[in-house]
Amino acid sequence: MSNSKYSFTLNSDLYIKEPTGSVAGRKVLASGAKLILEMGLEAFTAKKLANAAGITEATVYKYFSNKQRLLQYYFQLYWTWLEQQVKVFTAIEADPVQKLIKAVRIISNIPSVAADPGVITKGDLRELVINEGSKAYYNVHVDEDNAKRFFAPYKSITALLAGMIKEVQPEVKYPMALATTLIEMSHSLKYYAKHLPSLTDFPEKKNQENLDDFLLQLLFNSLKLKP
Amino acid sequence: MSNSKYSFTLNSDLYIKEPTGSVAGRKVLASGAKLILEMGLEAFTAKKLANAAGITEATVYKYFSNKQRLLQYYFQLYWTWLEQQVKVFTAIEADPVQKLIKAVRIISNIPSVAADPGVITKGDLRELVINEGSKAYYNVHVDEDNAKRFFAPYKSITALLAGMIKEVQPEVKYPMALATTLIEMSHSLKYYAKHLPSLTDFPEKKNQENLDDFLLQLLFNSLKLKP
DNA sequence: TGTAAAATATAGTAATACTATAATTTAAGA
DNA sequence: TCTTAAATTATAGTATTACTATATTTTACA
Repeated sequence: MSNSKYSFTLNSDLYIKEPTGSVAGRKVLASGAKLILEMGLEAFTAKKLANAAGITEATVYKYFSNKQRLLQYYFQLYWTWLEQQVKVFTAIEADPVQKLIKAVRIISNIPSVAADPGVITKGDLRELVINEGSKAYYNVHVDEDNAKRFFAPYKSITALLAGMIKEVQPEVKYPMALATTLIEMSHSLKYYAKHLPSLTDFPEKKNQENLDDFLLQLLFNSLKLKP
Repeated sequence: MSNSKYSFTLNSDLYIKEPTGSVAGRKVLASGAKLILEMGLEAFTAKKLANAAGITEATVYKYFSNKQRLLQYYFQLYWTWLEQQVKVFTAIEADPVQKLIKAVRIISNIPSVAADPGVITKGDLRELVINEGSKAYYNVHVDEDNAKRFFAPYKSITALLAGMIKEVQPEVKYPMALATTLIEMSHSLKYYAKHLPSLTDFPEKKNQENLDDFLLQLLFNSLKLKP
C-alpha cells in the first residue's frame, strides 16, 4: 500500500459516493479540509468548496449530502488513523506502564511526518479535529448519528486506552471516563493554549511539553503510580 | 433586587441593544434559549425566533447581530451566574478542602431550584451551555472575541477554582489546567453520559453521583489527598 | 466500436442572513 | 397638555446558501 492515509474503511453512511475513488472526490476531501480549517465550519459552503476545488457545487453534493457529513468523515478518518498509530507504536512496548505512556504521548502529540502534497496532511487533519471536531457530535442529531455508528472510531480508541489503563491498574473505578478525559483534554488544552492561554499554565514555548507532562501527571496520580 | 437572574452586568459588545430592558428583548432571550435547546444552534434562525416570540425578524436583529452573539450572551450569563453560585455557597465553608469539594459539586451539579416561568430557567441555561456552549469559542473569530473579553467569566470561574486548588495544595504544578479539566469534563461527561454513554462508566441511574465521584477522585488524586 | 453507467454540468427553488427605510409608539421638556 | 425627538417596531427588500432535478459528457470495458 503506497498511501496508508486512506486505507481505512470508513462508515459508508457518511458519504453518498465514496470520495477517495475518483479525482473529484479526492479534490473535495483535500479542498474541504483546507477551507474548513481556514474559514471555520460556519463560513464554509459547498460553493466555496467547489470553486476552490475547480468543480461544481452539484458535484460536491454527489459525494456528501452536507458539510456536517464531510466533517464527520474527517472526524472518523482522524480517530481511525490515530488509533492505528497508537496500536502500531505501542506494540513494541512490553511493559504495560511504558505502553500506556507511549499511548498518551501519541494521542497528545503527533510525531510530525513529511507532508504528502495534494492530500490532507496529518497535521492539518489533527488541527481540523481539534478546532471543529466537537461539532461532529455536539448536534441535535447526535443520537441518530450515534445509531449509525459514526462515532465508533472515537469510542474505539477510548476503549483501547481504557484497556491499557486497566492493564496497569485493574482496580481503577472509572477507566472509560479517565480515558475520555485524557483524550478530550489532550485536544482541548491544545486549543486553549493557542487561543485562551490563560486557561492553561503552559507558556507558549513549552506548550507541547507541558501538555504531555500535565496529562501524564493526571494519569499517574489517578492510578497512584510514581512516574 | 427581586430577580437575581439577570442582575449581572454582561459585556455590552455582545448585544446591539440591551435585551433585558424591554419586553421584546426579554422575549428574544426566553424564546431564543428554548429554541436553541430544541433544534440546536445550526437549525436555529432569526425568523424562527421571531415567530416563536411573536415579534418580527428585524426586531431580533435590533438586539443581537447574529445567533453567535446570542449564544455568547447565554454563555456569559451562565458562567457569571455559576461563579456567583460557587462564591456564595463556598463562603460558608471555612476548611479549604471542604470549600474545594463544595465548589466542584456546584460546578458539576446545579442544585435545582423552582422554575421561574417566562424567563430562562437555570436548568435550561445549563443544558444549553452543555449542548452548545463550546461553539461560543470553537470558532474562527475566537481571537477577536477573546480580545473583546467575551470569555472573561469563563476564565474567571476557572481562576477561582484554581485558586481554591492552590489553597489546598500550593505546590500543584498546573492549577489552571487542572481547574479547566474539572470544569470542562463536568460538562462534557454529562453530555456523553446522555448521548454516548459507552464513553463513560456511568450507568444511567447513578449518572450524577458517578460524575461527582469521578471528578472529586480525579482532583484528590491530583492533589495527593485522601478523600 | 458501442453501450452502460459513472461522473460532471446547468439551471433552477425555497430558505437564510441580513439591511434599508418607513411607520408607529413612547418619553421628556416647554 | 402639546410638541418633538428618540426609541421601538414593522415592511420590504437583496445577496447568499443549501439544496434538487435533469441534461450532458466522459470513462470503462464487452
